[in-house]
Amino acid sequence: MKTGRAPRLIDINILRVACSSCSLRELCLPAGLDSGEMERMDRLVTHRHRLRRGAGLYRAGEPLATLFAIRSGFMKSCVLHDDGREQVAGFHMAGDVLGLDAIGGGSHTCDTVALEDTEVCEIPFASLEQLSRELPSLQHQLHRIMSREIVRDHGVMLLLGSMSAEERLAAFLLNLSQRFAARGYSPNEFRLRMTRQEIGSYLGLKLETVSRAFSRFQERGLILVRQKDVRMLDVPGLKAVLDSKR
Amino acid sequence: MKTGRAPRLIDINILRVACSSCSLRELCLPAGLDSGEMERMDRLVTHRHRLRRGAGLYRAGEPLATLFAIRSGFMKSCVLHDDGREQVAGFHMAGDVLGLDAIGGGSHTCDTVALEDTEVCEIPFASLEQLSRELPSLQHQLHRIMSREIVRDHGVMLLLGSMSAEERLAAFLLNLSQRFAARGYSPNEFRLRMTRQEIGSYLGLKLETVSRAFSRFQERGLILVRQKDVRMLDVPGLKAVLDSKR
DNA sequence: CGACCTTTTGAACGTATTCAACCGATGTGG
DNA sequence: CCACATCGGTTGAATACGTTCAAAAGGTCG
Repeated sequence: MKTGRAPRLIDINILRVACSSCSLRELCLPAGLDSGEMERMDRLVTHRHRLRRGAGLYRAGEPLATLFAIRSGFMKSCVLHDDGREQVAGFHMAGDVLGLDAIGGGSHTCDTVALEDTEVCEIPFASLEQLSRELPSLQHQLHRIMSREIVRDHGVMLLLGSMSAEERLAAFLLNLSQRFAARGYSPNEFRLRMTRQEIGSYLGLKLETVSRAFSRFQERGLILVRQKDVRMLDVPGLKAVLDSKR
Repeated sequence: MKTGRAPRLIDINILRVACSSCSLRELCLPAGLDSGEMERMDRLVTHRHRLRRGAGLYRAGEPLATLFAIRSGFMKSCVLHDDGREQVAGFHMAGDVLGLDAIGGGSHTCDTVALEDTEVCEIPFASLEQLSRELPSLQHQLHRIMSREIVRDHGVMLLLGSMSAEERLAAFLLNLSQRFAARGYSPNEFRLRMTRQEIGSYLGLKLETVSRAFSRFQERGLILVRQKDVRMLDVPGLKAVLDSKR
């Protein structure tokens, strides 16, 4: 798990971890904290963790020790059915907080895997609960993050329950685009970190269906796809796909 | 909204609201509180609210003022797509807490409607946050409830994303059965409070498909359905439907 | 360069949807 | 209290959409 390092390097690493100097702080758990509060948060979040592409962060069943905030990179989380069926429950990028599903039962309920080299910050959960009792804005931000996760899941349920394949893919691309934009990346050009299979799993479709939908979007001039690179050519057109069926 | 009452009746009502004397307290928000803590909870939850069948509790867009705990009855919540499409996001019964989705953005993101005459307790959210800063077990229970909602939603996503119509209905019936059991009702015989249309909306199916699946389950001797009354004849058989596909 | 994985595309198939008719239960007004 | 209107549920037949199976091309990595 932990990569062995010389003591001096560890010290440097700890200094670097500070939320207060993190460019993502307004997207992440410490959003809205003042500088004094942020300093207390710094003392809580003292460890980072590097993951190679393909490496898992935690697996279903493991006890909850810390939440994780993505510092850089891209991850997926997968829920598992008893019978081995597995489904991608979400794709996660910088600023997202992972592990919230484990609070209820004390242990994780899904697997998380890095889809590219990824760095995560460890947020010890017991200490977080304690600190959030002292800092109302931290408490509120934690509540907001959990609530937004619920709202996000409701959106996915709507997508899975009542949209056609093309509508699902359009919604997926628009959502990704918007999240990249919120992090300062181009909303019009990005690289998919996941396979067609993983997109399909998330959208409740087979990989062939995803591939065909990509091709049709390209034929209609809505996007340009080459392998994992996507260029959004006609965002209003993609939005229209969502309203088409009324 | 509020039903006008004579002062004396209001007093009686307030006395009756107390969490400490509520039979659902171990299923609900105050689960795990000691008697001193429970008393403080009593002071927070001072209002109940009666809903006739068909009446709404809140609608998407309304600002969050209080969470609601179902004291008795049965409700549904519906998420709405921009274009008017609507989907049932959940069915809720005694002990369930409603309104968690509103915390993130400050206003509700779904509509909630009573499917039978229902009583809900009002939990002012700002006061709840304040009290949960003082009572670690309350804080933790709130976190647990939000987390469990996330896990539940993941389960629905799995269902919508990778199960056949029959598997979805079997999972739905088994889940209902288990929740009735947890509340002291028979897990083998219950009355559905929702229409086939609403079940279908929740499961991502059309009402005809739901109806056909019910009929096939009955033909196979798994259940007995007459209108809204269901008797579970072969629970292991229903569970087998879930594992059938592998 | 060769092995493997991902993606694309075609054709046949199957499941859920759509359209339509009918039945039964419920509730209302004469 | 019954006639009638309405709503919810069931069932059948035709259709549509996504899946499955299969083959081949393009990328990636040893």
